[in-house]
Formats: sequence, structure tokens, C-alpha cells
Amino acid sequence: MDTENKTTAKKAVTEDEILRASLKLFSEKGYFNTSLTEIKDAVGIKTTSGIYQHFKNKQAIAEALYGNVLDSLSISIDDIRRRNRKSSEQLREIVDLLFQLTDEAPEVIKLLLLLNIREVLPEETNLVETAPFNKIRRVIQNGIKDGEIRSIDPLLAYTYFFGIIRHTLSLVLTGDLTKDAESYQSQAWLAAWSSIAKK
Amino acid sequence: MDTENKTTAKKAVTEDEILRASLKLFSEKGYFNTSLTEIKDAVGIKTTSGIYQHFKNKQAIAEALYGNVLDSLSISIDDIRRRNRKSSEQLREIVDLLFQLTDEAPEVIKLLLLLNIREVLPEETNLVETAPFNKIRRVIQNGIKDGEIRSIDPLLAYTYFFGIIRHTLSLVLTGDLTKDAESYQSQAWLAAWSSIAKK
DNA sequence: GTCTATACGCCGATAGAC
DNA sequence: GTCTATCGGCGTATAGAC
Repeated sequence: MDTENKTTAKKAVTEDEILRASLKLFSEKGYFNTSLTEIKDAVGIKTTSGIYQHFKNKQAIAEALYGNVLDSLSISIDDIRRRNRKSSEQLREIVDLLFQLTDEAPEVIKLLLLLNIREVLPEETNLVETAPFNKIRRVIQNGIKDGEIRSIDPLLAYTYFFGIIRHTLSLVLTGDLTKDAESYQSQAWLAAWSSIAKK
Repeated sequence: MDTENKTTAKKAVTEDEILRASLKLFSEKGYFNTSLTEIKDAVGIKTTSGIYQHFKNKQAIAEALYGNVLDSLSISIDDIRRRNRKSSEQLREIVDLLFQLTDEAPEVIKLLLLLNIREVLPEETNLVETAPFNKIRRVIQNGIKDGEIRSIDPLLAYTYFFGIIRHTLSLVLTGDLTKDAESYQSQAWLAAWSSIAKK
């Protein structure tokens, strides 16, 4: 409405443009192979100094991107858990989501799976302590309690299940698997679920 | 014996020292977070220019390291295939080797699993085209022919089997799984093998 | 209150002195 | 064959233009 709101809105847009351009560049060439000069050119700012208006430094851009991915994943998982009762259905929909994103927004999944986050953000907490992971762990724990998943350490069930899913998506993203993610989805789901399901 | 041999020997030793120090630093802090200055200090050379006597540039160090790992892996797999007939035994020994290396030489496995090779060496061929991978694919193909492994695309069998193995080792190396690799080996083997074995 | 101009220190890399 | 000097480019920081 007033000047302050307009300014805030403008700033948010530029911030978003920087994030968009960075996500694209980071997922294409990697964090360390992307310079602030390239980001600035992609956004259409004159000098790299303009970026510091919106982000403390280059790391802060990666932090924001990674945080956004984890957040939106966390929200999607909440939604999935709300709409489905059985653990098998919940895991199945989480897999659906990851395969769909791999085809429709590969940059996001590249950031999540291929970027070695510890190298970029040495301070970042372990994956096991993030919100989306804890939610998945709860899904698995419920599956064990309900007798759908065999009685093993939930962390190991997570390791096996998402080992198969992750590896499939990684090989799609690197081009080692040549078709689109969707082509491999049903088989990968079956293999992953079988590795933890009560037979 | 003569001066030339002495010089060659001396040079080879220094090359090895550079590789050793680089492997340690790369696996601890990552390739891009390691400067030639740190490598030079670790080796005990006076200036970074000395490194260029042995390697064309920083990338060449990573290439040599990566190539060495793939080569020694390839040789080990040859040996394993010679000593075992059944695919299940061969895969079982390959898994043994990887878990053992994770505990005894984690830097090597970190380089293999955690380093995003495409970011460091954009020219590097896909994993699927490397020698050790092709040998593993042959092991799997034989397992299908012999009826030990169910009839699926060998590349998918590889994806599922090593998805579980890789994820287990990755989580050990990042500290998400807190015990040593050996503790998880027999369970991980069973889960991985079950995902591709003929039931 | 945004963007610009400019400078600093570190990096990887090169050329040449001895 | 090793070290000195030096290069351009990077991420970063700040002071000032509008």
C-alpha cells in the first residue's frame, strides 16, 4: 500500500530472482563453479555488490535454497500424512512426489541429492536431524507398530528404503539411467517397499 | 642406480606424497575448500609452484586420485571374480571389501561416494562407463543367466543392490549411522541381496 | 534505501631468474 | 629443478551516488 510495503515487495521479488537464478546455476554447474558474477548477470544487476543487499554472502544463498527445499518437502509430507492412514500409502505418496519432482523440477532434486551440503555449508546439521527426515522416521515407526513394516531399527529401514529410491533418482539425474524418472517409479517403489515390508 | 633413476624415484615419491596429502584434505574438507597452499604445507614443499612440477593443475590431482581408486577397485573385483564362481558369492565379497574399506580407509570411500565427481571433473565419463562398474554389471548378468538373480534390467539390479549398500556406507561416513560399517554389514547385505535375488 | 564504484586479500596459475 | 615475481579472477567489504 504505502511506500514501505512497495519497497518490501520489490525487495522480495529481487530476492526471489536471485534464488531462482542461483538454483538453476548451482544445479547445472555446482555451487563452487558458480560465481557471484554469473548470478548477478542472470538476474540483471549491474554489480555483484547488489547481491549483498539481499544476502549476507554466497553461502547465505545456498542456505536459503536448501532451507526452502526442506521446508516445502516438510509441508508436503505433512499433507501426505494427513490424507493417508497406512504407512505404506504415505511412503508411496512420498515416492510419487520425489519422482514427479525429478521430472518436473530436476534442479530442486539435484540440490537435494547431488549437492554435498556439508562441503557447501559445513555448519549444517546432519540430515537425520532435519524436519522432513524426522517426519519420515515417524511414518516408518508407525508402520512397524502397525505390523506393515518388519521390526528393525527405523533408521535402517529408512536407509534401505531411500537407498533404493535415492540411487534410482541420482542415476536418472546424472543420465546413467536414460529414461525419465516416471519410467522407473513403480519398479523402484516395489523394490524399496519389499526391502522393509513384513513378508 | 644412476642419476636419472634417482631423480625419477625422488619425483615419484613426491608425487605420492602430494596424492596422499590431497586425499586426506579432500576427504576432510572437500576439494574446493582445499587450497594448493594447504597441500604444499602438508607435503613440506616450499611453494605451490613446486606442485606444478608433478601435476598440470589442481584438477589433475583429483583425476589421479579418482583414477587410482577406480583402478584398485577394478583389480580387486577381478581377483574376487577369479576366486568365486557364484554371483552371490562375488557380490558378497565386493560388499565385504567396501565395508572393510569404509572402516579401514574411509578417505578412499569418501572420495568414491561423497565427492561429486562431476562438479570437480566435468569431463569425467559417467559412472556406468567405468571399468569397475562394467565388471559388476557382468557379475549381475551372470547371476541372471544362472537363475540366482531375478530377470530384470541388470542396470536396475545394480541400482537397487548398490542403492542400499551405498546409502548405508554414506550414512556411516556422514555420522548419521553412528557405529562402524562392519556393524551394519550383514543386515545391509541381506536387504540388498533380497532386493534382486530370485525368491 | 537501492545500486554503483572501487579496493582488498586469497586463490590457481604462469614466466623467468639462478 | 627449485624459488621469485607476478598475473587475472574470485568472494568480500565499504563508501558514496541518486
